[in-house]
Amino acid sequence: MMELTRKGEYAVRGIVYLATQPEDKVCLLSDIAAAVDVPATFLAKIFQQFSKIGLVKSYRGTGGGFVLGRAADRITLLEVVEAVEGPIIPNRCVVAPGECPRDVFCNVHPVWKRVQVQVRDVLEKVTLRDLAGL
Amino acid sequence: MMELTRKGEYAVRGIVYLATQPEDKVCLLSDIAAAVDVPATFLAKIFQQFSKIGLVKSYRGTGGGFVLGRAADRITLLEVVEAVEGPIIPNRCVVAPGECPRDVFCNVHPVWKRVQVQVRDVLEKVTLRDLAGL
DNA sequence: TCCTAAAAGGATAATAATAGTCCTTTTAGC
DNA sequence: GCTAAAAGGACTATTATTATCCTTTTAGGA
Repeated sequence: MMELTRKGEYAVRGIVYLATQPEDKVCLLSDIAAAVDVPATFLAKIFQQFSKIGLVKSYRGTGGGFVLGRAADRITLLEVVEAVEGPIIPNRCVVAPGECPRDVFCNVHPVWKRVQVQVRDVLEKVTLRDLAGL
Repeated sequence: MMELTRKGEYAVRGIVYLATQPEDKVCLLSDIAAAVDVPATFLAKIFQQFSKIGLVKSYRGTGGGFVLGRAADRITLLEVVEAVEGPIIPNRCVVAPGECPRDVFCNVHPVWKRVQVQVRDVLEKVTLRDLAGL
């Protein structure tokens, strides 16, 4: 339960690798993929998602590639994980009040909410700089 | 991410319902299923798992059914969830040192460990009595 | 301008997990 | 023995995950 998918695992590996590189170095997807041992085609999809929300910046064409979208210490693990896995929702109930018909009489509700808060809290406090180990 | 499956959701609903019933009342699976709105055949599998590890006691034949295996305040939500979903493992790395080849140089590792501890901690502090709302 | 490099996007396929059903067997009471 | 009820096994359907491949867009350089 609560397991990160491959996609999430790959996403973290890939962007952490980027964070270990010199700030202005434009990295090829193929190089990143090789370095972190992830299928390049799959990592491409992941980085596209990153790119859309500005976690990385991409450059096309010759000399193209990827750099971090912000300084490594301003990107949290929470952002990275949620970018590819979607929001952290231990239970559908948690989404929004009223979402779940059992809402009113469901005591389990607030427990999952606490889980959500705790998990987010842990992940939010970790930045790519921490993970890059520099 | 980190979403409880239907199975887990059903499991919680089913056993919480049991906890709301008088302690010595033997409940029919079919009644529980109807009460918590879960397919009876599916709930049957879930209660079999509960039964194996003593979370519930089952009686076969006429007059048979289920009762809690222990007092409601001595069954935690963690036990219930892990019974059907397996252990709470946010990342394979967390399982055991050496499981993951990236182990040594992986800074993400201890973060997932913290997530695991936090989640377990929340779920462990909630008992079926709390959830039954008595 | 044309060629090449590289990411973006779309479609599709393979595998695995989830969710659920159905049938037979065992156990127990009447 | 008949019936009630859980246990167990086998199977199916649906959905999510984990990819792969091909085409398109963008950019740089000869």
